[in-house]
Amino acid sequence: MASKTQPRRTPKVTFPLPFTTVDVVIFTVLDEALQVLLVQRPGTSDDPCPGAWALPGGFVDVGRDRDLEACARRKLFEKTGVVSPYLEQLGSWGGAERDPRGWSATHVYFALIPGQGLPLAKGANATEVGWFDVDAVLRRQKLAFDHGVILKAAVERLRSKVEYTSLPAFLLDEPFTLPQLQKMYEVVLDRPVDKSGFRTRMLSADFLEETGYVAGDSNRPAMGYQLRDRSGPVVFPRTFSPRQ
Amino acid sequence: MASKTQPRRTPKVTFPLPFTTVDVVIFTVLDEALQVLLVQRPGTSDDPCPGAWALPGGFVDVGRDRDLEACARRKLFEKTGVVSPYLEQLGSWGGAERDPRGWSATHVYFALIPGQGLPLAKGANATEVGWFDVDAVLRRQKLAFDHGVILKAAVERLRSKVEYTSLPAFLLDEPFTLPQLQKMYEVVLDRPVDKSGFRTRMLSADFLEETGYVAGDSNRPAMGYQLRDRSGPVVFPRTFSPRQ
DNA sequence: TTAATAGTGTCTATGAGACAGTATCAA
DNA sequence: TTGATACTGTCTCATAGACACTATTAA
Repeated sequence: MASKTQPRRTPKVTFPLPFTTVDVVIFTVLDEALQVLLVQRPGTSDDPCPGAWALPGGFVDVGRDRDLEACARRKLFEKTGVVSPYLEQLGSWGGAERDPRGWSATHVYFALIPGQGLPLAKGANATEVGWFDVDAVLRRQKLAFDHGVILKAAVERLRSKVEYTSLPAFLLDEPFTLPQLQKMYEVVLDRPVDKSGFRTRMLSADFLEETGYVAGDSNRPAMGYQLRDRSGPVVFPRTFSPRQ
Repeated sequence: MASKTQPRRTPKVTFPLPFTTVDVVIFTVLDEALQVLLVQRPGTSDDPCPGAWALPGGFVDVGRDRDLEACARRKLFEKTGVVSPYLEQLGSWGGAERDPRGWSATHVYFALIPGQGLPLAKGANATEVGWFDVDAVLRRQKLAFDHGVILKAAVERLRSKVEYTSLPAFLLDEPFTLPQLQKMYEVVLDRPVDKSGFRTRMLSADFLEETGYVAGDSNRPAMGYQLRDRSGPVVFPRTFSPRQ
């Protein structure tokens, strides 16, 4: 359909175009808490929201990014060095008022990565970068642009999907143990989960492969598992829901 | 955050901007079949995909559309005259190759509207407009741009959400009866649903209000219902799933 | 009275949730 | 041997699914 011999931008377009950006909500679990990666915007420039913390992201580079997801992967790699995380489109936010520079629309992705000693990288346009406790940010922090709204939507999507999918497995390095996986569920859902029911649920969903016993977080070793298919989570037929 | 006194477009932006469009996947049920609204692209112009059928949509008008959803509502109203349907963001598709005019990103919404004698309106840029059987389109029709892929994603999202939400209620005019609602489920899911289980499920979810008996599709009148809250569907704790 | 559909009752199997118990490791 | 945690067994209860049944209307 596309003809590459044409110029990328036809000169007859005279109407104003919105800005197009991509932002990434990167989650991990550190110190038994759900954390999100934020970057600080430069404080001494004419950029909007100077000094404020923001989700990593920026303008689409029509020369480098072949599509939106590639753009998101690029931004994620630039900040974390992670190559193949769980990445899912969250939605898009666009309007006249969200960026003082003009009508803009951002395409937002959310990513899950294991929370280990990742070397975080400052970007050209970010003075600082770091992990922040999600609930603390939602409660107190005022983020740049409408990123507070976006983060809230991302957390809601994550918590809601964790109720009925195997998403938390993407927060762990392989191999992981069932108690470790259970801990991820409990951290994200912020409530205890029954061990027995959890185990039968996970094992009967048939998305895990045994990799042999590994030293877990206790004296007794536990069975290690890896994902049968890393392309996406498994959907359970029911939600986790404690009997009331 | 936005300062309205600044010019809408700062002149210092020198890098190329992608095109920004909004498309709407409008579903209804007609003749006991799930249908989607398509428009035909003009055949005698230098527009891309001349004569092909496409989802209704087009460029964001930064002067008229205050945000993406408003843009979607405008396009939906222009085609159908419907003011307040169920409208949900589906996702966005963007890349260098999807539109021959250059790098473009589209924000896609999907809408559910009752399938009655709606007067469809041709737009300025559409030679023809009409309802099409969804499965027939997915099987045979080749749509403009990547609209085939987008329609497939929309249908998957709809069918999947219908398994565990009250979405099909938005395909009916109020008041509707439980047998009518059940029919909507059966049409979208393309399988029969047990009457007794369906009734208890709907009534125990507590999202319906009785409006008194109405003449249904049979001799015996049935209780009419309306939605307690039209802002969104109710989520059931389990999916519909026939025992195997 | 009949046909047709609205609506109800009842049985059963599944499986989640709760929790107590057993197994296996390091120290 | 002890403590800690991995893992299993079992009981109960909610409820979905299946299907037969009754109720109420128009013709």
